Amino acid sequence: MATTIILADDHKIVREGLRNLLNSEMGFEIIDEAENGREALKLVEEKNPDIIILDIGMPELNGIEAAKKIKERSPNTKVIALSMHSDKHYVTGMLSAGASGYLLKDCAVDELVNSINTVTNNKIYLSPQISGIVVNEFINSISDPEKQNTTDLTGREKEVLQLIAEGNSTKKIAEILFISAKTVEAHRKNIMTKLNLFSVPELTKYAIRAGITSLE
Amino acid sequence: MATTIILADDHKIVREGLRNLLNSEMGFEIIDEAENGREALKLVEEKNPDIIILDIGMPELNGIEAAKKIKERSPNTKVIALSMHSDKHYVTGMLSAGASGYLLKDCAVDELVNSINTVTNNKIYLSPQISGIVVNEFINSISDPEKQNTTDLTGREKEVLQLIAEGNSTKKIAEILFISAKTVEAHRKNIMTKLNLFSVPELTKYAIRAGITSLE
DNA sequence: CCAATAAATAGGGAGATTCCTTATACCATC
DNA sequence: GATGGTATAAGGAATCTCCCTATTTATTGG
Repeated sequence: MATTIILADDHKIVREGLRNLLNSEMGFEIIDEAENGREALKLVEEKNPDIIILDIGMPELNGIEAAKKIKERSPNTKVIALSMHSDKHYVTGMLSAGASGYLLKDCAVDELVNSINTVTNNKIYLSPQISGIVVNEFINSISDPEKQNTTDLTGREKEVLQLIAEGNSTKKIAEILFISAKTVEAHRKNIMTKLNLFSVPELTKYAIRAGITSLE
Repeated sequence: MATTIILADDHKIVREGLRNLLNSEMGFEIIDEAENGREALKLVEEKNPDIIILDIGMPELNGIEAAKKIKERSPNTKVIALSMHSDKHYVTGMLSAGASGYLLKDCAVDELVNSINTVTNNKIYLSPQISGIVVNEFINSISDPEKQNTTDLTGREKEVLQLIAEGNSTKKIAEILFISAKTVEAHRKNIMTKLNLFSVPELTKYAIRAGITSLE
């Protein structure tokens, strides 16, 4: 039986390219595509694929938050992160979100195929460039056990922060998340208090540094 | 005789995807690939292809500078820009560098095939989202055909933009600059119109990219 | 030299957003 | 069953944004 795959990347042409490449390999079936994290989450819940290939830098709900929610709701679906960046925020974020693989877009298709087969067998696959980062982080965490405190934002707060940093108005965010604008305001205020940052530009910069949004 | 094409994109997997897609179309032949602008330039000079598909955000020599040099040295090669951004600067930069096409990575493959055929016939191809920007620029340039740096911000506008990106409120900016809040608003609006960006987070990101503010 | 233009300034007013306070419901966990 | 964290949300005051219009001061092309 073929391995079922959903592709999530905000660029249609990238999705089409990957779909084409993977379909020409034996044993893979691309059953759907998503163009943002929120859509990916919805499709995974509906279709329960073996694999989701998740771009990290997606609008609306970024890959890391999407991965967390996917692993919560469909723990059997393996997440492979596909990223342009080897930034450690992204790598550690994705892996602690429960991703089974982390690939750079720089990689060859062989490597992608390889990673799918590896994670299908319940193993972890990392791009060679990524392994080094993971090892370093691991070493640091041994020597610096205090310093685990990356961010104390909740998942919902990170979602809201991303949407703010993407330039959405409070009203728009409320629509996207199906909650009241007042709730969005409450989240924004809590984020500001927690981070000690009291303007949208500062929040935007924080979100960029934390890998929650991209600099485009 | 097949249309010869060179692909330039810093992500191998994107190149492989595009190569695969285009090779499955009749009449196209991908003769080589480059992973940065400098390499693209070298390959175009050596192989003189009909088309070069150039990603804009490449290391070493970015797409715009690469396009300029390519058109200088191999004027017969048509340049198609492939970009993630609809940023006005990129669009106008690429087109004044002599590109024959500008596509967003968002586009479908059909559109890419279409654009190759269009530029082969010595015509210009633009993604629909891009046309709007070009038309606006054109309309702006009618009133003053000499002028090409409409997109450039004035000194005062850069000051205001920096203050916005540093998290100052309109009122605060007015105090700092000893002008009315209404004037600050007018400047902000002009900046937004010039840059085609309509939210504070987007302005902040622009300011970071343009070196007007720091990420800290 | 004069007309046109760009740049910087700023007001009015409608409508949207943010800020501050307060409150409920649902969890865990102790 | 009390405590604390998370997510939800309302009312009302203060503030900001958006659109339109207008003045002053340089600058520059004809």
